[in-house]
Amino acid sequence: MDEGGNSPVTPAGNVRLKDVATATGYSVNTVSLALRGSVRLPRETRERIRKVARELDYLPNVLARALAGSQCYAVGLVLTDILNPVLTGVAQEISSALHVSGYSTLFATSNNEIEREIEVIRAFRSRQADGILVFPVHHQEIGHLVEMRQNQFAIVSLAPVSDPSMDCVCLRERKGARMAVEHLVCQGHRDIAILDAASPLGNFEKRDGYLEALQFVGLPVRPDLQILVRGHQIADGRAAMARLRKGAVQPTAVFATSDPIALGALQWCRENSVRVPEDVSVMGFDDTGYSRISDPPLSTVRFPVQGIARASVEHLQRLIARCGELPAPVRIQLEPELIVRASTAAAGAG
Amino acid sequence: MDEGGNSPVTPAGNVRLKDVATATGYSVNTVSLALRGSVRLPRETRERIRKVARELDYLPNVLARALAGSQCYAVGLVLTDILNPVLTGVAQEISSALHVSGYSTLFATSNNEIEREIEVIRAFRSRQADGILVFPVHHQEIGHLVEMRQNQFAIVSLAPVSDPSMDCVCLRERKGARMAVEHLVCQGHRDIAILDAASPLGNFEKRDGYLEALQFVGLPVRPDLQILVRGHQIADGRAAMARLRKGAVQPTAVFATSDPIALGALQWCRENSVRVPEDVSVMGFDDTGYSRISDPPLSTVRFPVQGIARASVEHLQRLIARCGELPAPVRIQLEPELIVRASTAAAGAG
DNA sequence: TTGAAAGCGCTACCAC
DNA sequence: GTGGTAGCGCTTTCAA
Repeated sequence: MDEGGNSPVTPAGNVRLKDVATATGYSVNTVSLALRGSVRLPRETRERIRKVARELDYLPNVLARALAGSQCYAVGLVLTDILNPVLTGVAQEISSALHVSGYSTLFATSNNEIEREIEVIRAFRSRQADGILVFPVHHQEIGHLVEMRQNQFAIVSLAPVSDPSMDCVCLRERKGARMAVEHLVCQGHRDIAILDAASPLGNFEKRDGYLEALQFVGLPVRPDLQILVRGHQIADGRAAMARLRKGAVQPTAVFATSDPIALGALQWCRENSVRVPEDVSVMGFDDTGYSRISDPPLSTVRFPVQGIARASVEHLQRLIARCGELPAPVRIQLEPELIVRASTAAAGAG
Repeated sequence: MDEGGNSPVTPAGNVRLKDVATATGYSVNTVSLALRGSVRLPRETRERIRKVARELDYLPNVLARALAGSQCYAVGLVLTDILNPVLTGVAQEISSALHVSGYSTLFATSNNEIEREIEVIRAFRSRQADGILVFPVHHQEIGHLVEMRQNQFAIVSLAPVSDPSMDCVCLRERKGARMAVEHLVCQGHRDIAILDAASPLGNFEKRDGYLEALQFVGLPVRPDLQILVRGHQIADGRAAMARLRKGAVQPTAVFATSDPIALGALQWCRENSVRVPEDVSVMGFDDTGYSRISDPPLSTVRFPVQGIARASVEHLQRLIARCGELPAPVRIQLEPELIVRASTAAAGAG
């Protein structure tokens, strides 16, 4: 039985279990067991088979394995916007964590469009992903996600969603926003604006935190100080700031729902000779790398990138392991952290 | 034959071709053809089958399809570093373009580690990816990539690699670097430093462009003005600038091989009361969103994110379509564009 | 300790 | 036009 030693195997890595079998003289079955390290085989047999497999550069066909077995060892990750450094940071950590556990990451962005979100999730399911991690476009209209979860599909949201029947691992956004605004209040600010890029996307946590903070200290809520921002780019923040300053009352402090928006506001101020923080204080949200080096460095709320990534992967794997009946949904919330830098100061300090 | 109308199908989307077949009374074969829009079937049959499939919420099992057919409709994308906005921008565009063509994106980062790169590429192959797009860690040591290409695997590099037997779609980095340095030379600078985060990773294009520009105008090349930078973060640029300024000669201009490095240099200058561009001019590379709003706004070289993404996807699909013999490798190079902002000025202007 | 056979969901080939 | 049948590469019974 010395046939197959150096048979004309396809050049590419198309070596199959069967090729290893003929090369070793064992059956496909035994080879499969050996490669997966079954203890049912004598150590010697196992080693011999593995050696040959290595020499042949055998690469398992994960697709076939997934089809035959139950798992596919792939997890889908849906981002809303890949240009947001926070999201990419999370993506980085998640894909690393998954890789370590032997999982591949299927990746897609929804571009903040709900139809796209539905589409890419379908694609993931079609590809038999074992589970899905998603930053949902909307935090309220998540019927399609809830339905999957109810059908025992392992899916966890990375943002706080309203429906309690979804698992989610997220930052306490409302609390973070509240902390940011309270920080401004403590500095003596009374006219505090919000540059809100979240509400237009159906995410009201940050706005609610803003309102809560104002109401808590009895400050009036003024609609003209709430600017709705479309988009999460720096340019959007700049435009929003311009719009705010065109209004009748000039706030002494501005809370932006994300760092890029805040950086845009900073840019507008510089271009228009409005001093920060002397004339106006600016707060961001997320603490991306750039907020540390802006001029002035941005006060913000830290988004725990690594914490969210690790906890979400861990929880998702817990769900995946429970093949069949999923446990009751849980909400794992991480605490925000206030980062005070130089873009905020006491009101009237200028 | 009215069985199966509302059979107890698994709650999740586990409806199979067979289920649609029993529900319609046709064979699996016919259903498969209908769903793929075969013209061999009468329109009416096709419509009826499709309608039932839609009602049953049938989702094709892409894995099974890939196993039976030849393609798997997935492409692997390897980034070196997901925190680099240029790379994520490219990733965004690529995954969108692939999605439009019906491809899924498998995603991974090499973290600038060659072993990791090899590992994730193996994982992609194991998952039967139809092709791979890769920002290689090294631009020279790419034996593992060349070998795949020679084995007729569709793979294209998104960075200029030395070996001509690889397909690559990339920016003319050397030329871009040369343009940047020539811009400084034209402003009258003679002592021009380079903050080089590329060479330590084995990528010498930008350094070569820098040297070329100096030599072209007969300027001396001084080793003490070439700072090797480890990492691509802002903090790394800041540290590099500090190191540069500790040297004996103070350059009047600095060329950083990426924007974050340049932004770090800017930060150091601000912290140490070195005026930009009066005391020192600073050039970046890539033109990320943040370079537009830094203080001062950064002069840089534009990386054509969309162009690279589209051209690479297009070329990769060309390779994939050529199942079997791949055409001769080509190198598609995109032109750099100089972006002059306020961080560079004439030498001695201060 | 090892092997044969069935089957995962789908496509492809060849009948009818 | 439509339906068997075989087979993709693997895992999982069950036998020997």
